Amino acid sequence: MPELPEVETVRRGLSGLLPGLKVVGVRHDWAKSFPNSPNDVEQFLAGANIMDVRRRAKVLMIDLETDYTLVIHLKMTGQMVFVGKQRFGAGHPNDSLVSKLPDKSTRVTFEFDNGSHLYFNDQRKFGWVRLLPTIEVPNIDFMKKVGPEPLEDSFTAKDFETRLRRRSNSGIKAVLLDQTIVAGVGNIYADESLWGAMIHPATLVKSLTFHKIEILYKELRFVLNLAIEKGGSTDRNYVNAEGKRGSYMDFARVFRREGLDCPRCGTTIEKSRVAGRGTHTCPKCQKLVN
DNA sequence: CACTTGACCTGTCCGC
DNA sequence: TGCGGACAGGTCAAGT
Repeated sequence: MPELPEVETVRRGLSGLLPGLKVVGVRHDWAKSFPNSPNDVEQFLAGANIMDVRRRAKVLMIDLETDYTLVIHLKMTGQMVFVGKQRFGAGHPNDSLVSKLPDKSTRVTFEFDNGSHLYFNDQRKFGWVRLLPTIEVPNIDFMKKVGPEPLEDSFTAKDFETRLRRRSNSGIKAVLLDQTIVAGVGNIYADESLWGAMIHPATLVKSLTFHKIEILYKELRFVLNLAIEKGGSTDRNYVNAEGKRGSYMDFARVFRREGLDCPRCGTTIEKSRVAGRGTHTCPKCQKLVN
């Protein structure tokens, strides 16, 4: 379940590992994971030097010197793990979810000129890698529709309110998960920020005051920043560019904590279904008031 | 148009 | 122990 903090953590890891390397080989075992033609790969990827690694919303972009970009969406179970000539994890044997790559969930393998590899692993095959001309990346449907980055300085509480109110009649959680309203929020940080703001996830946007929205804005930015600081959340599959887990789940207040005590009031945390997703709330702190 | 549901997939967990 | 079914949850397409 890579959301903004997980993808940002992978980006930071890869940006310290990939630039300067030259791609010398690419293999994939599942066409939907990397739908480009062999001709594209041969012309624009093979032999290309890596320039930069960027992120927009939950999408990673690896820019190549050929003016092409590898655009990557990890969806739920995707991983991008770099393995140097000297195997990672030697000093951290218990910190990795991936001991030996490639493995049965490896969909795409990139080989570099110094003998290192980058593996796109994806158990459920929902994720994808696409090779596109760099100037075309902003024109793909997802990029045209996606909302602003919530951690940008220019993104204000007022902007947040304006965008949320485009969907006044929807429940706030469904709206937070809508990538066209705000970029990068998924199930974990929706639940965590709504708990922080003491808002029930099914509360209709139209029944939220600006004051409440401003609190939610602060809580959302708080949890996203904290999660980046902790290297993201490893619920099941997520690992960073070095194959290591994130530790935000140690700090989670409600997510996957059903049956445990609310850290604010001690009431037992409940799990339900809101907006079609497993949803975690404190029934005392987050009353539904529509 | 606004909103909800189903499809895409595989692995894990739970009850029988 | 084996087996079926529910569940995990990001995004797009299809349905209401």
